[in-house]
Amino acid sequence: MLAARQDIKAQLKASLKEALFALGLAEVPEVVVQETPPDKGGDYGTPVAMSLARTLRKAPPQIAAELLQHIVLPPWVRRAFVVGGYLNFELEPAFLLENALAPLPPFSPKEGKVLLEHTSVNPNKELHVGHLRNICLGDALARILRFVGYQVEVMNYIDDTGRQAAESLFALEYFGLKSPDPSVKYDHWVGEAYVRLHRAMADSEQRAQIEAGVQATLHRLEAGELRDQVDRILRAQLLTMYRLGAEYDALVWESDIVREGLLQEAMRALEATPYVFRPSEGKYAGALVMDTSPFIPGLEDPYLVLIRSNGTSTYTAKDIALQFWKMGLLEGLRFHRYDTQPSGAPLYSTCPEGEPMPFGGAQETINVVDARQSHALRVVQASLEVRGRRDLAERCFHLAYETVLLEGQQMSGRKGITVSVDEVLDEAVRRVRAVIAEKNPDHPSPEEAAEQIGVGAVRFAMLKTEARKQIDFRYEQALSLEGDTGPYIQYAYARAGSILRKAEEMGLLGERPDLTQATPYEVALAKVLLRFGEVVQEAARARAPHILAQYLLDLAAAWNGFYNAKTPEGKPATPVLTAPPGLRGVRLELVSALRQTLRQGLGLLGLKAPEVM
RNA sequence: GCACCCGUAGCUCAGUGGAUAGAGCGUUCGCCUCCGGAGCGAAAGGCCACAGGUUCGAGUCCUGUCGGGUGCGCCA
Repeated sequence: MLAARQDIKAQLKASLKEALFALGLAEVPEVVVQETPPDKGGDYGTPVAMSLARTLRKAPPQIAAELLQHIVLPPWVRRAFVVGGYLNFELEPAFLLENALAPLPPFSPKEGKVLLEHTSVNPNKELHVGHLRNICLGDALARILRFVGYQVEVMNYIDDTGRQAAESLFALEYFGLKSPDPSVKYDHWVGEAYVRLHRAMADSEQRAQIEAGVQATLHRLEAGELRDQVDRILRAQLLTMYRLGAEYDALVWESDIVREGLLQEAMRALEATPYVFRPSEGKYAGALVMDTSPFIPGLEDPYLVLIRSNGTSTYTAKDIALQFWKMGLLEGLRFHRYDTQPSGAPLYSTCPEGEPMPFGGAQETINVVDARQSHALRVVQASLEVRGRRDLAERCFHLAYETVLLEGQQMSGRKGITVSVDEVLDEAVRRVRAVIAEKNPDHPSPEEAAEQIGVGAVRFAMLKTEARKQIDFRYEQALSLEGDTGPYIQYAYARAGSILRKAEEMGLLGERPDLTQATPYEVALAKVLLRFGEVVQEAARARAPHILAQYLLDLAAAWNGFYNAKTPEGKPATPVLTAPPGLRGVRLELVSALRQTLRQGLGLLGLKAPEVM
């Protein structure tokens, strides 16, 4: 059993702090330890001397030199030296390698539960590429948070009493569509009717009739009469979500929030506060409104309608009730087992005939919702403050992502200017299948690999960019298999696996590594590998999966660089299988550790790691 | 009008206040009698939108300006 990996930077920081203390500093500043640029010598370094120049009234190089005199370094530091104002450390290569080969110690479990909501697609139409980003972000973040020790509950909100669902269901009725086309996926089939209805609404004569029908359908939805019909659409949508690799713990239906009395209870609680009231005159006469001005300054009109003067509740009111439930201010939802997901994990759903289950009541919430809803979510957050729970308001996080353009154009679900997720995935897989047929005609399982790589390409394209940047979905870019892509990383993984399989056939796997033979090539790769733990923690802290995605590109590139390294004479510099015995052992273990890390990293982004491509 | 987000190479994007700003795509030139060329190496390509400020040090923090996106309904 190998010892667990040590945190090199943390240990260097600790040594530096001791040394600063020994210099007689009253206050020890924040110490930064970073990797050195390739041509500066050493492996890690610190600029801390520069930040002390003013307080100590000395030149940075002098401070660095004094630090060097006082510092007690771990035995694995071979050399420490001053460069300009920096103090750099050169590590024993054998130690760096040994550390990179050691397993990452497990993260300690975090207190409390995080409730993460994502997907929450209207159950009225097939998923389009705008939804893709939400699902990929939410699912990857859930995986990352779990990995670093959080207890995460993933929830998908089903807006079954919304106008969109009503329009779709009424469209079927309006156009007399009774038997679905068996060759068309059900959510697509319903979606066509929805788009057709919106075209019909352009006609003013039909519009009045349609509006009346939609209103009637809304009432039936609220009464729960059409649940089976919504359910059928939802189940078709779920197939797409599963295909993307997303899974959930619980579905929460909007109608259940209402039916189980959570909405009423939330409104009662709010009405008991001075910020929620019913004006008897003016613009909002007869409605129940919330004054958000103490919590959201600078609004022209800080009043938010919760219950309309006609007695119906707004979407935001239901959202507030949901948020109260998420954070344990309300209880009463009942659940039943709804589905078995592809991984085998059960999926639960709210349902009036169900049983109470320990969902909700989280200490922290994350809502993955597009940036256009920032104001709405700010209002929901304010409602917690209205309830006097500022502590809870501070622990709601809105993961706001910018919208996805389609080939430079704004999409529109109503007008049907979208590309469906199913279509994108099919096309991606088709392209990969063609590449496999060309490059690896003897592939043992081409269909499975094509699926993993095609879906991986799409997922990675959604994850590699920071969430708050608008992205333009372009087929050629999102489905590319070369460059900064998921398949690039998957390829690096498959290639590492291929070498290890050969090594096994040759009976080399048990070979003892001789760490003293490590060359700068191995050290360079080991250093990138060593960043993994820190990167995952940062991705979790910042709630930013792209940090991990970018790192995996770095890691795959470092591995490809190692793999292709040549001597000045143009000969392969880093053969694994034909290296001298002790060095071969080092390389085999390094490739094995690298492969393991790529697999883990891909898994955290929700990408599969194919053994053969 | 007010508020939030974004301006980094021709294009798409990385870049915890720290060393000479990095990738991919595209362009040009190389690399398979080495373990997978979905790969690698090299060249070219930058007033980090602009102007001030804070700091020993700013692409990164602050203020302003200009450009782009979005939000501010008894719609959802």
